[in-house]
Amino acid sequence: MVRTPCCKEEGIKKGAWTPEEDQKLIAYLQLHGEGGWRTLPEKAGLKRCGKSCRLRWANYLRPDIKRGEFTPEEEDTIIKLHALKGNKWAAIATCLAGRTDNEIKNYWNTNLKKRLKQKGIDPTTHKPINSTDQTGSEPKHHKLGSSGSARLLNRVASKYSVDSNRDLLTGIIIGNSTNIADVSQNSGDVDSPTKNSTSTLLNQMAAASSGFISILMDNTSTSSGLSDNCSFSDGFTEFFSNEEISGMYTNVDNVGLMEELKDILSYGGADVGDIKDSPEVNVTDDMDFLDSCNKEDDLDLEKFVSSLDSKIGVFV
DNA sequence: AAGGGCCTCAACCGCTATAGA
DNA sequence: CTCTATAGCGGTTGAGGCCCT
Repeated sequence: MVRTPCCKEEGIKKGAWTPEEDQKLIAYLQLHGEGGWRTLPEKAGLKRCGKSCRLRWANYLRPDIKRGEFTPEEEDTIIKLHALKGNKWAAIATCLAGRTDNEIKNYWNTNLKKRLKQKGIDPTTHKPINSTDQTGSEPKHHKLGSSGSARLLNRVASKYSVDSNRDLLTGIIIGNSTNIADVSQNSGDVDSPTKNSTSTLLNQMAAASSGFISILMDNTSTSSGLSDNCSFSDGFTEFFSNEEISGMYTNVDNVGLMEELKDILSYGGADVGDIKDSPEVNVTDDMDFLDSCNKEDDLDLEKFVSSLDSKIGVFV
């Protein structure tokens, strides 16, 4: 390997860390806390560059790191999140307590990627390897089944601080730890002054998504006006009978569902078969309406959502 | 037992984002 | 606005362990 070293100083050690070096680093960080990585090696008596120290700590020595085998639940979460986020290892790691981005990346490359291939699924696209590109172009008319309505949800999301709302959607979809109120409150970098009303709209739109991204608004007293426990799974039973839910699990595997949701999030591809029969509504005009909206049009959007709700017969 | 190939994963590299002067 | 330092990210590498012949 011929690459210029990240640390130009002479006498900088590279390669595997010794237990003695680990101890020095741990002792220093326990005393002084994290930060100041540039000057840390000298102060801690280590012949390493600051970057190397930071990585050693972040990926291996940090006390909250969970070691050992990945559980089936963790594997499932990684696959779902990868379908949504791609190779955003740091983002995926935030949803797996105690796991580092490096560890997840390695596990993906050495285990999960192969396993998906063996199942005949392309690990990059999460689509069946032999599946053909049906049309290569976006259909002219969207059908408002579960996917169509969810696409509308994404349109709204895309108009308002895309990244934070993708996190929001991910929270809805994963439905384990992230809740909407938290995402809404924590997305401090959102520059839109309409953050809360946007979230409300997203909840309405989500509820309109034939229940597949359904939200329980069971606690409107939270500061954001949203539920503390909004999740994909929680809202399920509000919209479907046990028989219907059973049917869905029979017909739709997790990977397929995530693929559908990935499509939604990227607006891409042809419609995957609708998960639940619902009145087919041509929403081309609705899409155009959304496209014509600007960020200040919350009021009109709310009217739009109401009309959408009445079209498909779902009320929030 | 030897050695060659394969696999895993800690560590590194280059790049980008961000903060502060 | 520009420059510099620092932090963080994703891609890649290679040492070392394991397995097979």
